[in-house]
Parts: sequence; structure tokens; C-alpha cells
Amino acid sequence: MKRPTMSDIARAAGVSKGAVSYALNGRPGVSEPTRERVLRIAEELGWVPHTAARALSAAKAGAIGLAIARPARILGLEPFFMQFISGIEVVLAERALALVLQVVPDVAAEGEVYRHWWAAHRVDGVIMVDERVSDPRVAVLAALGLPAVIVGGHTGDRGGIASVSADDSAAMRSVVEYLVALGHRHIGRVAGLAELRHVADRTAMFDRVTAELRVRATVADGDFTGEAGARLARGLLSRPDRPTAIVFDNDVMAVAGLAVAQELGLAVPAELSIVSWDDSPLCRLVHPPLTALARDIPAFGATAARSLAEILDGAAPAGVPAEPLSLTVRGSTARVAGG
Amino acid sequence: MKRPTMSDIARAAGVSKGAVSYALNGRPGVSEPTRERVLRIAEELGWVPHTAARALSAAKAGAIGLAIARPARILGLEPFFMQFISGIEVVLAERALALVLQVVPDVAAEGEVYRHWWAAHRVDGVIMVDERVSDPRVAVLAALGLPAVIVGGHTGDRGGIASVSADDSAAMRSVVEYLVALGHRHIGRVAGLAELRHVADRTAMFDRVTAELRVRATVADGDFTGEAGARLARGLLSRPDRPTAIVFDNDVMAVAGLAVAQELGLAVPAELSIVSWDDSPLCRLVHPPLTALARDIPAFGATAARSLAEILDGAAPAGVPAEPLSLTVRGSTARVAGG
DNA sequence: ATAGGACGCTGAACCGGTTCTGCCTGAGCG
DNA sequence: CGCTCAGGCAGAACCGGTTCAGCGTCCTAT
Repeated sequence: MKRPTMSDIARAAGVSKGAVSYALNGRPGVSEPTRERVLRIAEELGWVPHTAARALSAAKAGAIGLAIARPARILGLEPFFMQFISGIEVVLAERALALVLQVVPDVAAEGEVYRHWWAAHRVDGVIMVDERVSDPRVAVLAALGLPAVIVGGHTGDRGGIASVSADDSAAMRSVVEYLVALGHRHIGRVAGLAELRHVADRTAMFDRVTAELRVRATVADGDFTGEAGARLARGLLSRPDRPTAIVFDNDVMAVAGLAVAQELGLAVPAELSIVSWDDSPLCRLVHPPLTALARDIPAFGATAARSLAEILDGAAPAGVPAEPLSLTVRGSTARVAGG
Repeated sequence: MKRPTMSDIARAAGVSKGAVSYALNGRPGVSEPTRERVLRIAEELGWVPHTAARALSAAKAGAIGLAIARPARILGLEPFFMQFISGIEVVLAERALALVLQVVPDVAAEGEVYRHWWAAHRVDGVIMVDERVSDPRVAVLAALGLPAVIVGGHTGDRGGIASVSADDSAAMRSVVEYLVALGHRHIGRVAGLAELRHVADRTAMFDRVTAELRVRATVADGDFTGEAGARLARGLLSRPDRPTAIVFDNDVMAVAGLAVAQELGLAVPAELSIVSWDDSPLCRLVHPPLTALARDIPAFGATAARSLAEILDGAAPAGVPAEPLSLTVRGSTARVAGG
């Protein structure tokens, strides 16, 4: 099948290629009747701009990149990414931008992907997720001058690179306060990958608030997998002075922790309260359903994409807040026995 | 930062742009010393071909498309896609192809996405997942002549479009035979979206094998969500003549079904056996861990991507089998009481 | 009456690759 | 020794858009 080009339109309309370009792009330079004629013919012929041709002359790829550096075994289980991506897409669709996705083994490889995308003019900008405490990717982005939005880090400045950050600190404070209000005096936390900046931020705030409120705190560093969640929960719950509540850094670890509690004969929530960070259908699937910190992940993705799109349109990079997290109380948390 | 072009290399090497092209692409037309000089200079300058320029002249986008049409609420929970994608990427990386991803609301919209990708020269081919029993997308692909690989359908011919299909029928036979061998005489099945071709194939084989083996069969049509799984499991298990085993079409519904069984006071596996189609960490997370039909999903994606890449290289479209499924027996299945 | 714009459009250059044609040189052959 | 032919390369065209300079034409202001 043959796809029409602007030359075809120009011939049919009896004008030059240049005039067609002006007409189709809504730019001055053609009369209104001519513009309408060109638009009508373009419509009739079913013309769609050739991505590569436009990219070549406009020096814009018309695409943004998302590289994901998590081990494959975690990747599948994380509901986060697909939801995040579906949120991104909504914004991209409005602007006729495409999403180029790449799964990479680690952040070093991700930096290389950025370099290559940049060198090949493959994407106009990237959305960087899972910022590390010490993250080599930030330097790469800065060196390349590749437009980017950093997602999931904290709210600080990163040398002029935009960011979208959830206020994990505030959320952590509310969770701890909630648990303390329920009478809990020893709270455990099963963290995600400690090198992630938002995990570090949560841990810092967890330590701080528990100290402020004068309750005991025990943190165990995990990696978001169910195995780690189960192992660390078992560790926490086997102590003679076990915590009466545990905050898990994701739903998968929380569910695994729940299974461990049940296996150890601990009643949830009577003897142990469980909170999951990030809500998902998984939290509603288990019994009791898990109290969770919910956030609108598609909206999060959309915010990130919109921020990047605006930078590509010429806006200055800025730090914008993501949707706030909200504590959804379900059956896995309760007043501590005798509290 | 400035990115070098072939003209820069040509100038540095003292040859023409054309000669540089021959040298870099390993084609005849330049002497060996010149080729080496050009390659060395390209390396020094860090030259990477401009995606758009190459795409424009070579009439190849250098990318393949994957559109996913599942409601957002299911999307996040399905471990399938991210694993599938990571498998695709391995193959694409070898061939310097990019993956363009788009999430769409339904298959009609997906057809439109194919049309647009084709018209815009955005991708060279697509991987189509979740074939429906009557699927409008197939006609779109055929009409456009867009190279494609259909994944997850059955093994039949589709008018010259390639396919990669798991032998769901054989797997279903093995599951039913396994359960019957354990003494089960009434087997339930909670299916996924009935309009999906592989779901229909499974149901057909389920009906056929249960008939052959003269055991009762009860099928309930779900939609892969935990809510449906729970509701349908409850329906099956509330019957006076309830099945003693249920095969669920995915892990999420199986886990939901397990929760329902426990809630109803049915011991698993003593009073009810549960099998999950598609294994995932989720199946290992719950107690008892679920017997599941496991398959190597990344390998599945890689097979599909390789098949498409070969078609783009000129190979004839063919139907290739995916990795076989294997029944992983865990704690959720047992000999039927009194069987 | 005429200079000066603004408007509407043409034609060509350009983006960075690929590919075709054709020239020049040197080797091989009769 | 001259002719042929192949190899090695230059130069230009081309892919399909965007953009810029320039050129008539008509309108307006002086």
C-alpha cells in the first residue's frame, strides 16, 4: 500500500510543498482558502507525517524514553510500572509522542542507554525512575543535557533536572502517628532496596518520627521481593520483643509478611498490625485485607510525562509534587492488645 | 553537545560521505585501509547513526511496536507483560531495534494504533498479544501489510501472519489428567476473558478432556481480576455438589480463590485442590503455595521478538511453537479425600 | 503617483543518512 | 603496447519533511 507524502498533497492542491507545510502546521504563510483546501486533501488522502522525515528536519525524535533497571524477577511482580506507563501514555497520546521502553540490568547500563538514545537522536527526553542515593545516571543526564524528569526521588535540587516526587516523608509521618495512636509502642519496618533514594527518605523519617514519639523502631532492609519480605518479617516476629506493627515498603512484601504471621500463629490484626506501602488489588485479595498507603500511580506517571512534555516545549525544569499518598485503612491494622 | 555526523567523519578521513557509508556498513566499495581508517575515526568521534536519518533513507523505522489493550486495573496486576517485554528487549538489543509501547483501551483502538504507526512509519512491525476469538486487529494487519507476530493465539493459519503459540490445549489436557489421577471426579474451571482465543482454546480442551475421562466439569467465565476470581470461586464452592478441584486461568484469580476457600472453611488441599495457570512469585507467596502451570515468559517474548525480527530481515512468516508449559506441583493440590 | 509593506506563494536548501552513476587509475591480458 | 575491466572513490540524487530567501501583487499612506 502507498502512503501519501506532502508532495502528493502539493500536486493535488496545485501548490508547492512549502505551502502545504505551512497549511498543515497551522502557520502563517498561506491564505485561508488554500489552507482549507490543503487540509481537506490531506484528510482525503489520509496523510500522516512521516515520523523520520519530521524528526530529521525538525531535530526532534517525537519520542520519550523510559529505561527500567530492576531485576527481571521483581519487575514482573511490581504493579507499579505498568500503571505508571499507562498514565504516561495518556499524556503522550495527546501530543503525538511515542514511548520507547527499555529494560536494563542495572543503573550503569541505564546510563549507557541514555547516552545511546541521545547520540542516536532516538528520544527527546527521558523519565528516570527509582533514583538511587548516589546515582550515576544524574551525572550522565546533566553531561548530555538530555531533558529529563526524575521520578521517585526526594524534592531536592539536582542541578537543573526536573523532578516529580511524592512526599514520602509526610506519608511516613502519618503512618507512624496513626500506629502510635492505636497504641503501638514498637514498630517494625521492612524496607525496600536501601539504595533507593525514596526508601532512604522513608527510613530517615521513620527513625525521626519514632524517636520524636518515643516509640521503639526496628528497621530491616529488604529488596521488594516476597522472599525478602517473608524472611525479614520472620526475623522481626521471632524476636522476644517483637514489634506489634510492621510497615512494609511494598505490597508484595506485606503479603508475604502476612503469610509469615499466619504461619507463626499470630493473629492479624489482633496481635500484629500490618501496613503496606502502595495499595494494589493484591492488598484486597488477602485476608484480612491490608491497610495501605494508596496513591494514584497512573496520575503519577501522567504528571511526570506532562512535566517532561512541558520541558520539551521550552519550559524550565522544575520540581513538582506528585499526588499525595493517602492511608487506606482496612482490616490489617487495629488497636494494640491492652493498648 | 555536538554529535558527529558522517560528514564529519568524511572530512576527517579525507574521503566522501558515500565512502564513509560503505565503510561503516561493511559493504564493498572501499579499500581495506580506508575502511579501517574510517572505522577508527568513527570510533574516536563516538559516532552513532542518526535514527531518523537512517530511517528516512533506508525506509526502516528501526523499531517495533507493542500495543496492549487491557483495562488499566488488570494491567498492573499482570506479571505477564513486564516479563514478556523484558524477553523481547533481549532480542531487540542485539539488533539495535527499539520497542515502542502503547497502552490502549480496547482492540478497536489498537487497530487504529497499528494504522497510525504504519502511516507514520513509526514501527517496522508489531507484536500482537491476546488474540480474540473474532479479532478485528488481524484484518487491519493484513490490510496494511504490516509485518506482525501474533502471540497467545492458537496454532492455526491467519492469512500469512506469523504467530507464536503456546500449546495451551496440551497443557490443559495434562492438568485435567493430573487431577483425575488424584481422584477428582468434579473439576471446576474459572476462566479468563472468554473472548480471548487462548482462553477459548483452553475451555474447549477442558470440556473435551473431562468428557473423555467421564468426570464432571463446571466452567465459570471470569476476567482475570481478583474480584471475579473470588466471586466465581464462591459460586462454585457454594453449590451443594461443589467441585473438588478448580483450575484458575491466572495466578491472581487463583489466589483470590484460595482466600475464598479459606474463608468458607475449606481446607486446601485436603478438601479442595487449586491449580493456577501461569506461575509467578505470587503463587509461592501464599499458603499453601499454589500448584501452577509454569512457563518461561521472557523466553516467550524473546521467541516472538526473534520471529518478528526474522520477518523484517526477509524471512517468511511462520507459526512457531512457544516454550511448553510445565506443571509445577506445590501444596495446593492433593489426592481427593476418599478418592 | 509612488514608495513601502504585507500577504501569498514558489523554489531551493537543509537535516543525515543510503545508493546510484560515473570517473580515474592500475592491473591483467592478448 | 594498447585495450579491457575491475576496484576505489567522488559527487549527486534521494528519502519526506521544515524553513528561509525572494518574488510578484495588491493595498495603503503620503
